[in-house]
Amino acid sequence: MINPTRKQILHENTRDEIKSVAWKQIEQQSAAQLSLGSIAREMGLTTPALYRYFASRNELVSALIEDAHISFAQALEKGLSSLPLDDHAGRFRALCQGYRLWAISHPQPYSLLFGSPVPGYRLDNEAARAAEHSFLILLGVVLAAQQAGKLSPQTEAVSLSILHGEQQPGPPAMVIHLALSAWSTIHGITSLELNGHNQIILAEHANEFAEIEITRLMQSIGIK
Amino acid sequence: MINPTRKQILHENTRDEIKSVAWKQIEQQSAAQLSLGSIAREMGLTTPALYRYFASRNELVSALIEDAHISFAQALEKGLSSLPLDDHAGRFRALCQGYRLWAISHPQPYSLLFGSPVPGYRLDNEAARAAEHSFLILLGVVLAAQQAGKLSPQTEAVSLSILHGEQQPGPPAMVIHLALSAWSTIHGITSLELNGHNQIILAEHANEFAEIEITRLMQSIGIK
DNA sequence: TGTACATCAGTGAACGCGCGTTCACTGATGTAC
DNA sequence: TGTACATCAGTGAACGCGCGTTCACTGATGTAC
Repeated sequence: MINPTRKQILHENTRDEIKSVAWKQIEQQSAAQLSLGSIAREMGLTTPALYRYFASRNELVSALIEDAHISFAQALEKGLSSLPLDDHAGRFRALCQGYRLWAISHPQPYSLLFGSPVPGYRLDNEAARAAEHSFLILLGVVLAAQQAGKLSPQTEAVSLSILHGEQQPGPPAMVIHLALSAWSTIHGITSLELNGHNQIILAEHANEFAEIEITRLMQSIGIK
Repeated sequence: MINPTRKQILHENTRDEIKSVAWKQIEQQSAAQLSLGSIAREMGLTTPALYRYFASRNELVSALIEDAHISFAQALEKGLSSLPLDDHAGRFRALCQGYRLWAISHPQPYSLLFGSPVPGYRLDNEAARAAEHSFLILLGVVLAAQQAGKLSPQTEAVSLSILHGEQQPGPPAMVIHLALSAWSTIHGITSLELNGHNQIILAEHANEFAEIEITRLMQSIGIK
């Protein structure tokens, strides 16, 4: 890969095209229903041709999940980039909003990442590390706020201190706990919305609802 | 059905047995993978025999979802039954805990109800009404607290007043909003846990985490 | 510049699998006279 | 009490489908001499 030949580049391009066709189909249906046959058909190829690029369906799904994690993390970071580092509340809010917006505009990728596991698929190590990335972004924002003394949660969040022992390096347990709280909250709102479960109640007020809930969350973890 | 004959009773029993075998298999795998063949095999029948009891796979799934809704709602109500009607905070907490416990002990049924929709399945009206039931239980608890003046949310929850117009009968918009907040929150914690997404962080502290989060939620909606 | 060779993307046929569903049928059970 | 009939649970074979995967192959492309 240090000196990619012309053939290697072509190979990589086709690999990318397969993934992009796969995404196109996932957007419309669901990741569980993704089939190699329909991808090949759309590309004007026969199914076995795909085996030049992915050793199995599973490997393709792995690659897709990894890409989704990267795309998701990038979207979150982009939403933060325009905000000053000391605007902790603003950054936190932007993160929550960015999270929900990405999820809403990419419902199938989102449920691929955070929904029920795809049947028969097993997460490998590389994908697991990509999964952490988006959480680390959230963790970073909460940690920065805490270090600046801009965090005063209404509830004691000490349970996780047990988890890491007492003198563990890395973010304080409280910060981890609060970041996870935030994640849980946003995920709850988002996934109910994506699966249409709150639609009867909210109808077109989903945006307002999410906004208010983010405010409540911010009050609850006391970010300023 | 007013005067069920012996045959009709037997028919109903077999119907129940099919559903219970289906549940047994769903508990282990996933609802999307449920197959008529494996159900029949486990019952010592051939696949076409099931068509005496359900017109299609879809109808069976419908019946299962409906049953799950009923079972879920009953579990919630049972958790409330031992608590005095004026212990609003206690009832709310019990409801949240009951919600999470049912979900954890019935992971597949839970994701059948509140996860991604089963591919190819369309919710009918009867199932939709059963779905409302569990939410109405939550709504009832929040409403009772509000009427007793035991509710003082930290955030203004007025957006939904627009939804129902101004002089709409039924619970005030704020109550609906807060009930939905609670549902979102618990669902978020629960579904992250069920899909194993917070496992790396929480490990065996999931219970503690949930407990603290419920407390935070109660503080946030100000239930006393 | 031309020839021999290696590479490798893509094909087409086949395998084995499981799926939901249909259909004509058998045979036991319960009912009516 | 015994016979004729209707009911209906369950069978076994078949249909048509789509799936992932394998394999021997063709044929174009690029490389080495």
